[in-house]
Amino acid sequence: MDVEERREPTSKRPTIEMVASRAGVSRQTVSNAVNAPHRLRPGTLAVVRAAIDELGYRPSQAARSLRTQSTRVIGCRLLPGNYGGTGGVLDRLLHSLCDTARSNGYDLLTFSANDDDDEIGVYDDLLRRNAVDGILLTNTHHGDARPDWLLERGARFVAFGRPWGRRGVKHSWIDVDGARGTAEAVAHLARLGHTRIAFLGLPEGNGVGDDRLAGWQRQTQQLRLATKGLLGRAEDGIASGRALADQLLDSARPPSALVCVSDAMAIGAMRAVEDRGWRPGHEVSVVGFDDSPVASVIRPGLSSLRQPIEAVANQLVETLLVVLSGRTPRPERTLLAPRLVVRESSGSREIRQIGTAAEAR
Amino acid sequence: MDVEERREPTSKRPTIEMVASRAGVSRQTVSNAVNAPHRLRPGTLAVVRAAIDELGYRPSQAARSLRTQSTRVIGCRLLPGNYGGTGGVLDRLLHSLCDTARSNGYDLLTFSANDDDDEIGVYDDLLRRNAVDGILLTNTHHGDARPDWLLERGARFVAFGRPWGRRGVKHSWIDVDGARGTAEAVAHLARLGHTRIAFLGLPEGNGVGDDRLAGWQRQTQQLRLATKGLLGRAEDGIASGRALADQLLDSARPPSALVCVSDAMAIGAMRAVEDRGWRPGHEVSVVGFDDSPVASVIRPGLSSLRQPIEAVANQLVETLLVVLSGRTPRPERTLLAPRLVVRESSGSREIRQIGTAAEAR
DNA sequence: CCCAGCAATTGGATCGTTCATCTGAACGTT
DNA sequence: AACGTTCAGATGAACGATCCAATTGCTGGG
Repeated sequence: MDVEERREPTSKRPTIEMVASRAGVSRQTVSNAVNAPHRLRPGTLAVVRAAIDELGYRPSQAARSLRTQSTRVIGCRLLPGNYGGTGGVLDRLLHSLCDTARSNGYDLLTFSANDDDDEIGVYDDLLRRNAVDGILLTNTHHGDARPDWLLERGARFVAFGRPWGRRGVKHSWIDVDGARGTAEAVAHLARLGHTRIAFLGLPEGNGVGDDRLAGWQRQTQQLRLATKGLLGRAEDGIASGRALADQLLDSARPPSALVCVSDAMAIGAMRAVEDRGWRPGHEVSVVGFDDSPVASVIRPGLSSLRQPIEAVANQLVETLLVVLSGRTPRPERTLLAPRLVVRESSGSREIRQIGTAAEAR
Repeated sequence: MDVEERREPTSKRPTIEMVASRAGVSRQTVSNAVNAPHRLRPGTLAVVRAAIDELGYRPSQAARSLRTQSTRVIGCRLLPGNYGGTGGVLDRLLHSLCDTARSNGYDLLTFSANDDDDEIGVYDDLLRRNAVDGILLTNTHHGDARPDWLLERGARFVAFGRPWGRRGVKHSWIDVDGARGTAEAVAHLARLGHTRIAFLGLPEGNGVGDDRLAGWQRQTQQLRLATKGLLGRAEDGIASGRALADQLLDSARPPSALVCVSDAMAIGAMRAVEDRGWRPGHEVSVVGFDDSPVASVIRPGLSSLRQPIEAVANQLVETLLVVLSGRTPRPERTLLAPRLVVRESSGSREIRQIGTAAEAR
């Protein structure tokens, strides 16, 4: 049986015709064996399948695409990594996307772009060339031009991220419930005994930032905790986090815990705490968002809200497949919950009133 | 002129035939206008191009692939991110690959795999379906089955990483000169006054590890520095780095500087230093490898060897294009130099003989 | 024995492009 | 004027699959 594995050196890729003649049937029967096995009698199916295996036949993607007008390829922009700060989320996403796509018979085509206009340019190219069936949109934001452009063009897509500030949205999206995450962080800190829990957020108008802020507001209100003078806003980054935390900790009635809109902010906040000779998780607790790789590497470890990226990826692909199938009754909206990963920066320990302690010096 | 941008709702993607009839020429002339403009008279070329622009025509990828038997797609495995530790290198690579590929008219198809066998399975699929023209291989290692498999199959590929432990290699590769990097690190530390410079490496047999080790050996020898008892080996990771550093620092004649095979190791080493109440960059200097995002975020900042990933990506794609063009005289080998990024973990400062200091206690 | 009815199978047309080949005109040479 | 050469452009034939309508084979009823 050592002939089976040996392929004739002269022969190129096997075509459907070669399989057909080997199995003693017609092209179409082979095609059916691959695409609609139920149409064949069990006997013929077995024969055809044997021929397929012997020749190692796989339908040519190009021929198939040309005929069916579908490529079985999904396009996805590679976000410009904010690796200076946190990073890591998009890698997990990409991995999971590949897995889910592949197990559904799709390939993932990635590309990078410098900004949204650039990205639209790539979409234009991909769609015109019929190089992808659908698109996964990431990093939606206020005033995002991309969804409208795609809709107008009649492109099939699903977004990771809500259509911030829009009504009557016509496309499906999946997102992580940031508010729920920060609310959980507040609850966690409150259970540890904190009563003055601050929030380090982004400038107003940032969808993600406002969402995460809302969770803090909601939960502090529900627990009847103070919020006045406990909100700071700035652009994302370690430096901003440090500056905001400095400001809050220097105030008359400083917080004893800081919930941060991102890990970068949180790392900055931890530095501000350390600058005062305090230890995050003792005198002041800090919680970040995204559970980036850095969070588990720095010392003390940073408690952070981990997005269920694998689930997001599954949902994205599966929803896109529904959209691609054409029969979408109406846009689907999915919100998934993040999970708090507790580390030393907010570990349980005796609480110390830093405000009074500072005064006591 | 508002007609120009309006596309008839009934019309599908424009085909070459539509462009041809609009321009009053034949299919082939349009094809030539796109693929071999020099064959057309300037006048006709202008007319055809006008028609192309008006209709927004782009050749169908599928039809083109079917006819030319080439997809203009490059496949690349998404490495299982070791994000727990360092990560980040592959993201930069991926971004650059996308950019370079796209500017050369190619698309990048990514996929993930659990292990090499799995990866070969995907290659098999992609090649059988004719879904990619070529492949970029990453993370080569000793006893790697993938290159041979690809060669036997006649697939076109280029590797990022040397074919460790092989002779008479038949494929092109690009790699970063790890030895040169660690040699530079040793030279850097020696300039700062260090005389006992240790190396934290990987178990023997790991290509990357042995390469980086070789640079340390070479440079210490050239500078006539001690090496005896200054080499530690273990699996990669923060814990190993810490353990190895502990061992070295506890020895009778401890090193005052640690060159590490990876940032994860280096971070572990920094912890060992801190555990002793010392500060990395003062009592003991530490240098890592890869300049992962973490290196710039932790405090003190970790000096690290940064791989020229963008250049690697360019080289990879360009070399693959040469391979794809078919006229490859012989395999190309390219070694690029890493660059030392100096941060506080090895900043210039007064040297203190930690050996004698310890004895003096 | 014949034929309707149904399922299994077949062959031609087609997707949109490029390749190979051909036509005809322009041009220069003898 | 006859000839060969070059060049712009046109035509038919692929590439390898699937769609569609037609055909074959089989079963069972009259």
